[in-house]
Amino acid sequence: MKEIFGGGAPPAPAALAAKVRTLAPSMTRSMQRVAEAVAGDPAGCAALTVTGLAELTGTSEATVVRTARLLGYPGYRDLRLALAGLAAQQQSGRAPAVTADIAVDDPLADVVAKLAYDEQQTLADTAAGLDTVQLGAAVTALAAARRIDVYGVGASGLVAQDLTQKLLRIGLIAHAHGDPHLAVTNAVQLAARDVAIAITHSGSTGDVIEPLRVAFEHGATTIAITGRPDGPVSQYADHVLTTSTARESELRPAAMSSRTSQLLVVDCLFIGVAQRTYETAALALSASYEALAHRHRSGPSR
Amino acid sequence: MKEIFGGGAPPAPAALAAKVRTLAPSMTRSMQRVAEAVAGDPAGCAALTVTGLAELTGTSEATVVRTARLLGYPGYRDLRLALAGLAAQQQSGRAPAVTADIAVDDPLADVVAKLAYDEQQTLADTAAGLDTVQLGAAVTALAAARRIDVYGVGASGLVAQDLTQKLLRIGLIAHAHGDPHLAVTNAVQLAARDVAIAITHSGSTGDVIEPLRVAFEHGATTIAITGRPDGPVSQYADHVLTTSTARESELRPAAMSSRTSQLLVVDCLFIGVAQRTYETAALALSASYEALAHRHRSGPSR
DNA sequence: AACGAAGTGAAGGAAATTTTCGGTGGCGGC
DNA sequence: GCCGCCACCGAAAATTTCCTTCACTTCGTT
Repeated sequence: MKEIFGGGAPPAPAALAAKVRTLAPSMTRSMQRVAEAVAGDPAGCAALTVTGLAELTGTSEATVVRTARLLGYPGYRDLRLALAGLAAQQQSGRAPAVTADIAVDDPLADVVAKLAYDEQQTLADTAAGLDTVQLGAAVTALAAARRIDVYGVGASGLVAQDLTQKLLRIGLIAHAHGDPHLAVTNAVQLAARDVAIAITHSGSTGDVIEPLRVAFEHGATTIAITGRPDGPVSQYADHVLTTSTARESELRPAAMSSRTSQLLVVDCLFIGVAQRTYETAALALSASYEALAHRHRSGPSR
Repeated sequence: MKEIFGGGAPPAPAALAAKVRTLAPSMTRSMQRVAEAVAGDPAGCAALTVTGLAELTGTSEATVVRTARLLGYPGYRDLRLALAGLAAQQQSGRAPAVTADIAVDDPLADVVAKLAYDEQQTLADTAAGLDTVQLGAAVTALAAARRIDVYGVGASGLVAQDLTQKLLRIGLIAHAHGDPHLAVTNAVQLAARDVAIAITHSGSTGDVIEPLRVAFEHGATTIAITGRPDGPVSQYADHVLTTSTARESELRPAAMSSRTSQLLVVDCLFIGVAQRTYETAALALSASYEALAHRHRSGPSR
């Protein structure tokens, strides 16, 4: 048996449709039917066995195999693999189509895809817009802080707690304040070596600005994490870290992407501090891990 | 007893790497070897037969087939097809530049880039691995719920609060319970039309499983959001939503990516419910927005 | 130390793929 | 008009690949 097509030609990955067209004239009728089916619906054909494809095209198994050979594959098995690859490729190529807003009647699969995509976008934006100089200054202040107070209400309050939890785990003294009154009361205690952090997307949340102002006036180092660096909060902030202001829609409130953005900033702060205080941080981290181990059921461990 | 794994879950196309990571902990040694080979070199493995892969990994054909089954495919043949697809996708999409771990001496700019990249990856994995059937069922239960209780401790506790905040904003009755004792006490009150949600990365956090069990036994619809769908928590869950299990490093604790993953799932739940209850949800959302407006200073509001 | 459960691979059985081979129909020559 | 050649095709055998069953090993348990 001699090679019909290019000598040692490797099986075609994506150039399959083209190959079908090229070779079609030299094919017999039944082979053309098979080739047509294959080129028309790669994904569907990839799911079929030789017998299945033979029946679908009204031909025999032998013909299917012959077609596969003609297309340059050792046999049907390999054609099928190439087909699966092709299907996957055009599948992923179609993906970026879901950039649109989330609609009320979107199927859940679309919701998942769009949300994930949006949040990925938010992360990219945030990373791109983050001022590493300001970040570095903030990290330095935190690493040397005697005490750290974090202010945030609503959704930002959770971010504040997240930061606090993490800082505590590496041995720093941090508090998250959700209650504005208590926050102010505590802010009065802060002094030169302390750090106060305000987290607010709008940059104009009074409940958060007030304690920051007090801390600022008492000489603490103040940091603002906000989506509006030109907002009132920056007035009392030594360092401003900007979160991305993402598009929101009716169904997708701004809180969602601002939260993602804020968390990334907070994570960066944390990692930065952990780097600076590596000796103690690593120790504290493993210690807290050990302490929690017994709280887990013995489940299927492995 | 109900399905532990995604019931009608269609075989994963690109979610394979994520699935391997998710399921790896629950695998036996030899299966892990197979999974590792598969995840490490999709293209190469796609070229091998069962026997070939078995020899390569030093195991038996039976083990290879078992692994394929565990990953959600009917048999090795289908895993092989998916592998070919994955290889084709990887081929077209170029490998990213910064895949390395975060090191102690990384400059801050790198930290930001790596963190953002990792979280993006986590989002993609989570979206790919999320079972939309389970998600849909969970959404349906939530939309019709009389009362919703959410359990979570530690970092997952914040996610629980986030979900609760959002559900409250669209007019649902939701509570987040951090205290295990109070959680159990309240779980007793739950009945048929109520929903209980447990959030735990490890899937074996006793403090969270216990209230879920109580809720389950009192007839409430139970949902588990976990990175270990085979963990003890799934025992008492009507619906299991899987979060991605990402690589962690010394500096970057698992809590970080699991939080990102959990938040995406929670957001999907929220949007899903908001869609179903659009009439009331939209109203409630704008109402809560209005109510908050006066808490913002009049700052430079462009 | 004995028991049991889970993990593993070898061998046999099922299903797929590939090859072989005989039948059919078209086409030109006698 | 009949015959023979040849390309085309498919049924069934041959082979490879895949799946299932079962017995053996290993590890943890009581």
